[in-house]
Amino acid sequence: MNFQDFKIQFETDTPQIYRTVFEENSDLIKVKKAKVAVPNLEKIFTTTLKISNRSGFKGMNLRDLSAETGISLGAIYSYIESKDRLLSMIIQQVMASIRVVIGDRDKQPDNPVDRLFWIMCTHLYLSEVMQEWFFFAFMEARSFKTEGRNDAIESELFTEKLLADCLKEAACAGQIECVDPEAFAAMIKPLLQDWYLKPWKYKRRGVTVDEYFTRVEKFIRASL
Amino acid sequence: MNFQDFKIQFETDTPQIYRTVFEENSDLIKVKKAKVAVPNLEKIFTTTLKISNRSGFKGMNLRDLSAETGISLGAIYSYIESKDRLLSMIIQQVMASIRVVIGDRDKQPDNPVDRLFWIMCTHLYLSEVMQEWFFFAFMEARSFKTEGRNDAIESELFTEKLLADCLKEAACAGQIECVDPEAFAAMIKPLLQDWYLKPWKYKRRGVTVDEYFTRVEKFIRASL
DNA sequence: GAAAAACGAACAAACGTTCGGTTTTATACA
DNA sequence: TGTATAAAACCGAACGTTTGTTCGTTTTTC
Repeated sequence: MNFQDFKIQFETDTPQIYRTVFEENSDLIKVKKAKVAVPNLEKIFTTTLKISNRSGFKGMNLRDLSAETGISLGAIYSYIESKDRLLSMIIQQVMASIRVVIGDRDKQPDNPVDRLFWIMCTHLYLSEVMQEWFFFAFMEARSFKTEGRNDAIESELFTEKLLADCLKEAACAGQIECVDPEAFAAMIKPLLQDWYLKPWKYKRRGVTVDEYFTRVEKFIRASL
Repeated sequence: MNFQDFKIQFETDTPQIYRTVFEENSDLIKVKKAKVAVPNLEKIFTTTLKISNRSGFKGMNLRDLSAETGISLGAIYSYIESKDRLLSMIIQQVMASIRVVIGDRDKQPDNPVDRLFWIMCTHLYLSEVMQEWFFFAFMEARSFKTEGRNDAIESELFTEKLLADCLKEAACAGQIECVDPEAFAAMIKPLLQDWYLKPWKYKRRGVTVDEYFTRVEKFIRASL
């Protein structure tokens, strides 16, 4: 599978990420008609990501958000409960996407080595389609309160654990040599993160996701 | 050289990082006596890093800073020109430290492969002694204005270029095989960054800097 | 014409910053 | 050593601005 295929499938599988947001938060969203709410939620979320990733979530004020979305201050508050709640909605959405897309047992290959690279590849692809979301979650996770903070840490360790499990299984099966799977997995993670943390670097150099994955794959295989 | 040696040397070489801050900004610091100013600058900077790394620089207000340092609001303003200026002072200091410590030609080994690992090791050690500074710079660099923003990007690419040069030189000399030094260097960088971006992870697992360096070194050597 | 949605002026709290007064420190002379 | 005095440093109430949020009214939709 290449990125183009993934993107198409992702867009058909999740026809509207904002519809999910709308349905899951229908209790606190005052606007009841999906036809009206969903496009406005999209505006609010994408603009929040745009402004926040430039100057931080705390640095974004609701007047700027209002101006850039074209939705009045009052109207915004019929879509969100509070600014803080908007933050946690975004982060929760990212964590949910990771769990659903990367944790999908049905699509994971059985062979542990294949599964390892499938997870890496899928993680990269997902972080490419949702680059602004991933960047946001990484940068703003720390300003979470204690409860959500643990969720964020768990999420960071979730992928790492999946990777470590592949390595462990492959090592047991004698497919690879890996003395410390946990340590090895901890080195793969930052390589995946670099892709969505510094997109400007790879755009400037004209590197595509697929090329980046090939690089990382070669790099990892050499050490196995 | 191990971390303990580096730490001792660092602390004697730079007896007071805050003395440098004091001298370089003597024009805008209203307190004139070093004996008074330096300890207070230390309080202000370390506390700023502590609070900011918890809730972001924008999330820190000067009343909290005042309370945690024990210095009144008014007094703080005889040490800093403005809150924004405090931000740029910290980031500038980090970039200067990197240039001085890692860019030090006299200490760099001549052999390109040795130099490669010397840079990696020194970068790790420096980011360990100055963990909070490095974390802060990474997280807050984006909220810089256009001028400082370019500095931050250049700084990110500075270490990478040093690494790439080593690889290029070593490849020319036939010491290693490396088709794309730039790409390879770009993969080393995030491995170094992970150390100061997620210290909680490695502390929790009881991994020391020296152990971490050994891991990364092995990992890299396997791909050369 | 009634329900749904959008609006933006208005409010209170929080913020960065200033400033006039107070305390502390250093210096000079007895 | 003790005291007077000027300079240096500190203090925090007060100011103006910005911020998140609300609410009564207007506009749109069906």
